[in-house]
Amino acid sequence: MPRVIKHPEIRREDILDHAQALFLTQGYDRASLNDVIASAGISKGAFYHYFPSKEALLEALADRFARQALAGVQGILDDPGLDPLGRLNSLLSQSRQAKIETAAEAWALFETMFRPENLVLFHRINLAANASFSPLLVKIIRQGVEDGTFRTFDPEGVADIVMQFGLATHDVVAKAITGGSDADMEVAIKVLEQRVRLYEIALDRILGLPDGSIRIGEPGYIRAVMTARRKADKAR
Amino acid sequence: MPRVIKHPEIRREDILDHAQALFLTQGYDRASLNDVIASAGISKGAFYHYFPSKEALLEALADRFARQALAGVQGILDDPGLDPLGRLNSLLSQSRQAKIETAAEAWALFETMFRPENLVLFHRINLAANASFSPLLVKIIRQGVEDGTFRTFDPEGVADIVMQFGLATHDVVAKAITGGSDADMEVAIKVLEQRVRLYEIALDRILGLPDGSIRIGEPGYIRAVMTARRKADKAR
DNA sequence: TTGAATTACAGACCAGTGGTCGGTATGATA
DNA sequence: TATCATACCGACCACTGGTCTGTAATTCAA
Repeated sequence: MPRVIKHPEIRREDILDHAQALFLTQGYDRASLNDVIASAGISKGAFYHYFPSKEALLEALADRFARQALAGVQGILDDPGLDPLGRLNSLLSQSRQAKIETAAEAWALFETMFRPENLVLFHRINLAANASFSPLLVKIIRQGVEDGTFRTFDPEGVADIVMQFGLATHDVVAKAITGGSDADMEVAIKVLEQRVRLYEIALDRILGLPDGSIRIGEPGYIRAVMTARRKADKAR
Repeated sequence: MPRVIKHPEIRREDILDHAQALFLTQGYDRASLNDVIASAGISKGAFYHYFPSKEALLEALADRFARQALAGVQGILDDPGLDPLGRLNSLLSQSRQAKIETAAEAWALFETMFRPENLVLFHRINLAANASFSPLLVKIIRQGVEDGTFRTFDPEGVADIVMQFGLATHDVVAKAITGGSDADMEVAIKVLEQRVRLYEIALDRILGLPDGSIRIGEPGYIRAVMTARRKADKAR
């Protein structure tokens, strides 16, 4: 009797999909390799044919995440209709929406990404994303410095700060989203908006721009994510 | 034959000491519980008598770290001879030296703390340190805002940024220290000093201070740490 | 068309992990 | 002296990530 190969296309991408689902819901440590291969419906041998280790699986997953996120903002660099400030603002506001269509999806991502058991996964994704985004940012800032829009003696350093602020914003959003009762949410939104405004002004001043030039967050987006959380909570 | 209790004082602190040595050199994941108990010379039962899990051991270790670091800077808050700016500057420059007497020790800490296998340990220490330091920072910034030294609408946010910059500085130092050849080191020092200057100016402007008010890093300290690395490398 | 070589699995097996548990010695208390 | 909680021991357990031998499927040269 010939062996039945149900899905010849069960390959790396497929394994990655299943791993992603498991890692995001259970965390990298808690989701065992056996879970992954059981979910993907493959054998251990098959897995180790495509990936040298569990670590490598994590790395590949993080790379894929970063590639997807990068693809969403790649166009900004090429858009000739934007000046450096416009580019930077687009990048800042859009990077949070790349590949996240609905607010509900955004909530799910936030909720899972910042859970402590996902520290390792999150860190890897960060590394990969950093490696992709940083050059973009530096390029934009350099352009701005050259044409006189921005003023700084350390474009890489500023790019680093921008990345830090981006992450910190995510962090605050996550904290506001995950913790707190329904009543606290309005307060959380206020704090969040204040924090975003602080980051905007900080970047303005670091780059020698007039206050109000940098625009990171659209309060509407934040509200939408928060509302999505409320809905998801009710659904339980 | 009566049981011989070699060291009645083998307790939590002792276990923490051995765990610290192992976790720092091998990482939290790679150092097994058996390694810890073997190093401490105790049995599994004894360990689980003092700690409910390996995780709890990590947490206790992080707490101890944070407590030690906090103790080193606690006095700054109480020093009546300092104004808010002085306090902030003292905190910024001293926090990096707290509990680290020699540059060689500092190097060893940097080298181990930022190794990827110590991610979990490092994260836990960070959490604990954050919880300790943040209130201190907020208090100082609030004082400054009240007496007109600082100007900001979000003291907690600024405190957060200060923490971020502190961490980032450590990160840059670690990268400069660990990577690169001997010849690159002078370049790394230059980059590092530039980055620290950027953070200083950024904080100046965020707090509405004239450039040059905030002083984070003493180049001498950085140089000393770098030199310690060179020595340690040669010793191998 | 065939045979050999390579690829793509399958799954038993392994050393080692964090954690449990029944038991025992020790010290304080009454 | 009896009682009881504390302190500790170490065999044991389910399970982990990873290895290895074996085999079916595929590719390709002759």
